[in-house]
Amino acid sequence: MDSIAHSFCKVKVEALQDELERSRKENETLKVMVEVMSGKLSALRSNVQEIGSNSPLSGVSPYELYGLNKRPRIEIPMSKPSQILVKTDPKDKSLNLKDGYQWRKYGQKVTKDNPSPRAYFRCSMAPSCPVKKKVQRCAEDKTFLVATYEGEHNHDPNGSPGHSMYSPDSLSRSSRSSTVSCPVTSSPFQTEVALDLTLSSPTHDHKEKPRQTSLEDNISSNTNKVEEYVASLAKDPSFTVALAAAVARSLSTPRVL
DNA sequence: CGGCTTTGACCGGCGC
DNA sequence: GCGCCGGTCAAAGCCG
Repeated sequence: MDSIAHSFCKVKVEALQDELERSRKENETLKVMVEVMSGKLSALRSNVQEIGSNSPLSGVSPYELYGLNKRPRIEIPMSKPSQILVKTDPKDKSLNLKDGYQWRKYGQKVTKDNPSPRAYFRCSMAPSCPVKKKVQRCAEDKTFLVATYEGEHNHDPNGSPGHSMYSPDSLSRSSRSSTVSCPVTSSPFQTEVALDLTLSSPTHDHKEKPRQTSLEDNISSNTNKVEEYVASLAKDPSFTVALAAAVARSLSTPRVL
């Protein structure tokens, strides 16, 4: 009888040891994942400081600025349409966002979720260039314009070669918009981080808080979000394999921070 | 006069 | 089928 109980306990202990070992391995993997995310957040933090002290931007595309697309560690294709956020003077009623290309406005509409009107633009080279964009003020923070681009230009800005969409030239030509633009991609982290840089929670009072403080708050809250997200994924047994593959990929490529 | 913006009308998708 | 909503059309007006 004792021997039966003993073997039962032994099996139980072995199972628990296996479970413990598996949890330990998962924890190590998660630790690496969180470290990678922290690195990305540090890069964001330093870029935000750089923008604050070194504005307007000089010759750096927002994608490069945030280190998001040089070498994606987890390969998720860039979403189409893509969005950028541009800080502007809130008193400026114009939704004409100077990005180096010429646009023709073909409509304006007040949408349900945002009291600010949404403007619809087509590339002036249409129909040969099928690119469209929508521009609308951010509902939570009217100092930001949200521009949604659909399609890709098949020509250079202003018809001249060598201009990037976010070239210093195109930015300086804009009298009202310059300070911050950040891309929103299909990655869940990138999307949340990018959005939260400008779309803070409604509980924040923008009128009394300096912009920089608000950004810092959001970065801090994003750190928590990343950790919560990783923790929630870890509860999914099928995630371990996918996570290991993603971490392996991320470690096999140079850090872009 | 040509190119652009404005703005009300119209259309199609979607949910109920 | 109906109403809502986002997206587009197109006529009218504006401007250089």
